[in-house]
Amino acid sequence: MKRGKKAEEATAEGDGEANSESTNKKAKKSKEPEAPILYEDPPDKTTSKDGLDANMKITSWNVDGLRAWVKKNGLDWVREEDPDVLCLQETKCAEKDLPADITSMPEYPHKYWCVSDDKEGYSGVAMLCKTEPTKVTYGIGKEEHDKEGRVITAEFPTFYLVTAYVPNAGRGLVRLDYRKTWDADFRAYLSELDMQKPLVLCGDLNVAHREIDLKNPKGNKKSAGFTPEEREGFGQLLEAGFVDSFRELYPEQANAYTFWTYMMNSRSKNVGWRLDYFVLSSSLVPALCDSKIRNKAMGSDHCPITLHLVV
Amino acid sequence: MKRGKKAEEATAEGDGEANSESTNKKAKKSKEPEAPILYEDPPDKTTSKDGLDANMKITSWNVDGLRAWVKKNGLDWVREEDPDVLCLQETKCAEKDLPADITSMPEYPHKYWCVSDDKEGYSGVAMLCKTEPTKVTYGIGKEEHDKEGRVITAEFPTFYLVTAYVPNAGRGLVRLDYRKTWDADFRAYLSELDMQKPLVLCGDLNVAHREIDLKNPKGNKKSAGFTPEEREGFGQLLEAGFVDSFRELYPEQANAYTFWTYMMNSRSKNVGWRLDYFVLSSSLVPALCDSKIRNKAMGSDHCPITLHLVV
DNA sequence: CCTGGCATG
DNA sequence: CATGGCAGG
Repeated sequence: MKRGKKAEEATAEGDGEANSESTNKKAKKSKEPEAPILYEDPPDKTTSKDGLDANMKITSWNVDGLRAWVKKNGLDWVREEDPDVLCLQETKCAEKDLPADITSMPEYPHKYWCVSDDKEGYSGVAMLCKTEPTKVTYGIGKEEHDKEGRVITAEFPTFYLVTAYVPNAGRGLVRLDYRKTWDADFRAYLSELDMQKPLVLCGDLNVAHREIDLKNPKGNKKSAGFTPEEREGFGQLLEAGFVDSFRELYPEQANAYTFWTYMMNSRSKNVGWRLDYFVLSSSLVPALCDSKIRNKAMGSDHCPITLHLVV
Repeated sequence: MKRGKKAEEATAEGDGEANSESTNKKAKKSKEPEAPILYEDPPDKTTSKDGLDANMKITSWNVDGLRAWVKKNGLDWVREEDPDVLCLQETKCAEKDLPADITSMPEYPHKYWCVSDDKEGYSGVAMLCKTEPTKVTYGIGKEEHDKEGRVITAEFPTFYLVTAYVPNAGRGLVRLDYRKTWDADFRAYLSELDMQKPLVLCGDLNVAHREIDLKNPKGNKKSAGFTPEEREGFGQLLEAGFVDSFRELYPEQANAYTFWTYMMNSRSKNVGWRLDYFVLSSSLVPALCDSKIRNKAMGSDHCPITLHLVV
């Protein structure tokens, strides 16, 4: 047994380096708690540049555990928002364990679930639709990626909708190599689809593209989600003929984030990251009405995002 | 990834056999929820048979996780009860993680902690004293037993106080063999002490001695805590010159339990077990004033027990 | 059904 | 600092 006083050993990994968020470490000694710089999402615009009315509303939310999120009344927010399609990431829930509240939701008669094969309660995505897609597929067609329950693709008459939970590069970037492979393969998959029909990609892409997309770019160059490799991967996706819908509409908007670590009260200080996106085939830009960040909605360490589109 | 409907496989172990508690399985079809048979602990008697006043009050409680128990205000109950010595089992807490609420408690300036070497948050016992023992030791002097943080022995001028968390035989009795070794070695340890000075043993002895000591003796003959081997182990301890203080005073008292599984609302139905004891050297029987079961006290799946003694 | 630890984020 | 799964009870 252990007894008596014992010196505490330094932990190897800790929370130290990765995802560094604190604005005042030891350098600055400013005692002022400095007021947070918030982002007020403007009212929804529901017409396209050409004056057409949006007829497709899509919401995407990384719920960080669907069961906990349901208990925190995430579904009440969904009913209020009332999108045509709801995409969820990090459901962390086997189909048999889904809460009845969501499986029985009459607003969405067409529901699709996809979770990890190996690790229970890891990853997982879902898509809930008011109208039935003409076809639904799971994964990106590569064994090595498709075990983890990260992608659902729904085909609609005029476009594909892909929702994804992109693999996190991990503490200490232990999975950065895998992420690079993923980025390449996922990009190839999307390009393939895009040749058939324009597509909307939504979800937690686990990357902040540019410095404007997170509060502390300087301190996070070696953090998962902001490494040069991951940023480059996103850049290459855009170069392949896709558009970051939020940045398209609000090119200079800072402090607009979709994720805040639970640690260090980051959300109340708006120390966050923009990790969740609606990425569109370039040909859909004229159909784009608005790309919203619902940063008031609580229930996860991510907030939902919503797209208004003419299809 | 996993998707679509999938048949649920039968689980090998489940909650089925072990610790069978339900009074009406398929046999009885009585729909009546039948009122629970409670046990009302009589008022404390604080004089011995010879009319001497108790001057030592000892409380023992298996807290099932000290940190959770502190959050559930276990310490408020302790301050109310105000024993001279408080013995705790299943603290499940490394010394460095102890809540300040208990480490700083001024009523008990002498505190002793003992936890498992290997498995963090497993087992663990503690003793808090108003007056300083002349000597405190840990374990029972056998390597194979002393890694798990199960025993603290305090020497006082006229007696030893031993608190113990006896190893559970486990689901499917996987650890029954080990338990038999433990029982023999622990009994030898106690006999050894008893030759020096009379002793009080308290704690979770993880056995219901007789049929009267649990609600459902019939269904639990193969359950950990009520196997013939474990009951026999307790019997041999008594034969070695010790007395079960509660049973000494209340030989016929049924429905007096100190543990109720969290499952199946057992506590509200008083479907329980008497697993916690004050066992005394026979020579201390004249010093015994009362042996109480505080079954109103909440905060764990065990309730506390209290001993009044003349020392 | 609860605990505390763990991996993961 | 949250999640879910796990061993242990």
